[in-house]
Amino acid sequence: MQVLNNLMAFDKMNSAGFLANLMARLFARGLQQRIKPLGLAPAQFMTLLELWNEDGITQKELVSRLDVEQATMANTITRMVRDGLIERRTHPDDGRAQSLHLTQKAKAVEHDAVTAAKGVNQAAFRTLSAEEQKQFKELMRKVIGNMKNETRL
Amino acid sequence: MQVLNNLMAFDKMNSAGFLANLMARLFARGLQQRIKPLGLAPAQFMTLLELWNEDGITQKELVSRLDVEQATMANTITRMVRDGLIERRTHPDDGRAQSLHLTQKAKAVEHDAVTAAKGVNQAAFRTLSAEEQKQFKELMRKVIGNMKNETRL
DNA sequence: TCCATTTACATAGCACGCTATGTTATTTAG
DNA sequence: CTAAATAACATAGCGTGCTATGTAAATGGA
Repeated sequence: MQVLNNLMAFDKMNSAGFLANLMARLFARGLQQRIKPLGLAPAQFMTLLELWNEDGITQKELVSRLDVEQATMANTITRMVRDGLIERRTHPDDGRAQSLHLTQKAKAVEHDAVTAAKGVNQAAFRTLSAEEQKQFKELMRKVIGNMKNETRL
Repeated sequence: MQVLNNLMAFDKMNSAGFLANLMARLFARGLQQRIKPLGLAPAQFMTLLELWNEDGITQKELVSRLDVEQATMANTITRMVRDGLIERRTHPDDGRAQSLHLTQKAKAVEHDAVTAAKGVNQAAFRTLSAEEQKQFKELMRKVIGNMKNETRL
């Protein structure tokens, strides 16, 4: 009964942080497996979602929309250029900035990639009722809001 | 209204995968900030949780309990040895295995680290009712179960 | 007993997240 | 108009996750 050693001081299966980490890794794994045949990695897919929605936006815009650090986005963009998914063009109005444009290759995989991503979400939710699914996402948004404001406490 | 371009084909704030990833990153950030003063990184903390519960277990045991790949665990252990948190001892019954043992340094930070981790979970949940918290964790466990069995579909 | 298989761990190489810092172009103050 | 401040992006270095593969010890079957 060594499980009682510390009076159950920290049960990870009841820790939101542990569960969130494990869940996110499983989502990433599911997505990665499905889009790898398309030549995409998960962060590349998220970036493409924004560019499919609006081509030609800047790195700064992507940083804001995807909620990652600028350095993270810069590296992801470098890999996507390397893989022939996007190209950088110097911004007409600002010599510091660049506009990012989809290649034909990236445009071609949109439908399959989006279908794959929806499949992951469906697999994850397959035992949840419609009401539970809605509630779950609402709670995730609430938790995200709480942690984003954490600095202000 | 370019948001309507693709008939809202994929709204990331309504995508479980996107939300899970963002939430997990925020949890990791919160934990990292709180335990950095103790000389710990997030994965090191998770590993210590298991060793505080039962000292002297093997790498294989940690892999099973923390649900990460063996190679990931091996690297985390290497960093923890480097940082003076644990030491490897050759296993008495099996020359291939090693038992992992807490150092005094690791034992000394247990209370503060656990307190820090509980603080993160509390901050994340501060606007959720007790019932919502319980439900949220139950739903995460359900989703995790769904994705773990994904291969069998 | 001996060889093939399996098991426990290590290593290589990559994706992607972060902080910290550098570079260059734009903007703003005086 | 020039100097200082700011803004956009790049780079370095690291942690943590993964897959694929290597190595050495244990095990099992002939």
